[in-house]
Amino acid sequence: MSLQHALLGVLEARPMSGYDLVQFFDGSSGYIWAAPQSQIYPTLRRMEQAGLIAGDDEQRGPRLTRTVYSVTEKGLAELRKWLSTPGKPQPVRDPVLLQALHFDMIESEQAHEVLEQFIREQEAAAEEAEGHRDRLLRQETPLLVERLSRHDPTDHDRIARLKAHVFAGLAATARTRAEWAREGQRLLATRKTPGED
Amino acid sequence: MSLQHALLGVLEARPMSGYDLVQFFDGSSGYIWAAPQSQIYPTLRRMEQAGLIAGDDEQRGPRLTRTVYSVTEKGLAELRKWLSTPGKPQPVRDPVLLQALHFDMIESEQAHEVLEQFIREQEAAAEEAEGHRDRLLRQETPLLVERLSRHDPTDHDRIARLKAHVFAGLAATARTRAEWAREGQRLLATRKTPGED
DNA sequence: CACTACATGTAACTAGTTACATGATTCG
DNA sequence: CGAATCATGTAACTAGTTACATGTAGTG
Repeated sequence: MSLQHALLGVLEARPMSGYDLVQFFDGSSGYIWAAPQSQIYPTLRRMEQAGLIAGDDEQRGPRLTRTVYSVTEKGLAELRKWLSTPGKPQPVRDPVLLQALHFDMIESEQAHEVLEQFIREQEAAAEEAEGHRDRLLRQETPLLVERLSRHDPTDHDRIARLKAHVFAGLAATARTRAEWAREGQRLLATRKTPGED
Repeated sequence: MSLQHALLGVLEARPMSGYDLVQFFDGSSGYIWAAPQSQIYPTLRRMEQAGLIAGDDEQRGPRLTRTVYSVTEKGLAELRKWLSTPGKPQPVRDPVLLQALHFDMIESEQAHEVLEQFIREQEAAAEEAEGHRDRLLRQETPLLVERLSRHDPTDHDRIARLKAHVFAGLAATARTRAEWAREGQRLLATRKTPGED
């Protein structure tokens, strides 16, 4: 369900083809929401049928066309409605936590290594998110610029700060999880009861 | 795939029936991993077929039987192997972040309310996780007690602390997210560029 | 006898993953 | 002309969700 809202969200900034959207959601740009190409095309067609978006066929060369989708009034209303609806708490399903729950069953060296890799991932994710946050604050990202072009300049800072805050949150969560994993590594190092250092 | 490992993990502490496992994963106890009843029974049968667990039929009254599953050698090996394998980074797909990304499109009062509910959920989740962490540290939870009964007493503290740490992580993440949402509420309150207070 | 807990299932669906398939256009 | 990029699809699968269905056993 949310993929539709994610698509509406970016199309609201700028009409795009399925291919453009694939770059956005499938590639490394897939911050916040990720989706493979095979999911995007059928979803776009379903959304067009539902009247949330409208496709406009453009000629690119003699026999190649691309369909550029834009958000309809109905789509905009649906997006606004969804944005205003508190989401129900989704069930926790985190593989790393599940692994950590049973780290007493394996050698602590192996558990340490699993956490080590996790830490690297989380730190990398945090840095990427912080980079994106900064680019948003400096209003350097193409999509944001396009979005802002249709707003009163006095609103630009507030909009940029709101978007940036989402990436700050992504970064903060990743840092928290990395720190948790490091604490886990320290715990793994303690053996038996007396070695309390 | 991970549901199987979650099931192996609790069955390793104590053999259980499908019904028992449903209480564990479907009810409020479904910390760390949640799964509905309709997913658990078929999964158990597939796992038995795969030789990861073995079912033992017990009579409960004249015409009611229950099947108690226990982890086989093969299941234990599979669990240990999975525990030692670093998991690939899973795509981020967080509805609240997706909503927050477009909070500039709705009234800030409504966005504030969405965050308010999110904060309440996260704080509640944090408190529940912290409660469970403390019960684990005091070695009060039934399953942990059962698990520890098959371990050298000198290991008990370390095992309990490792398990508790997972719930500490759950709590820490929830607190971080709640704090992020509160910061978001503050940002929403700022209007236009000059009102920087 | 009614209610709760025990115990196990199935059907239909949505979302997401992995892999394959095809052709057009542009650029060096 | 070959490679990269543009552009759009399909098939087969796994995981997870929602809802329904059925009967037994214990307790007040």
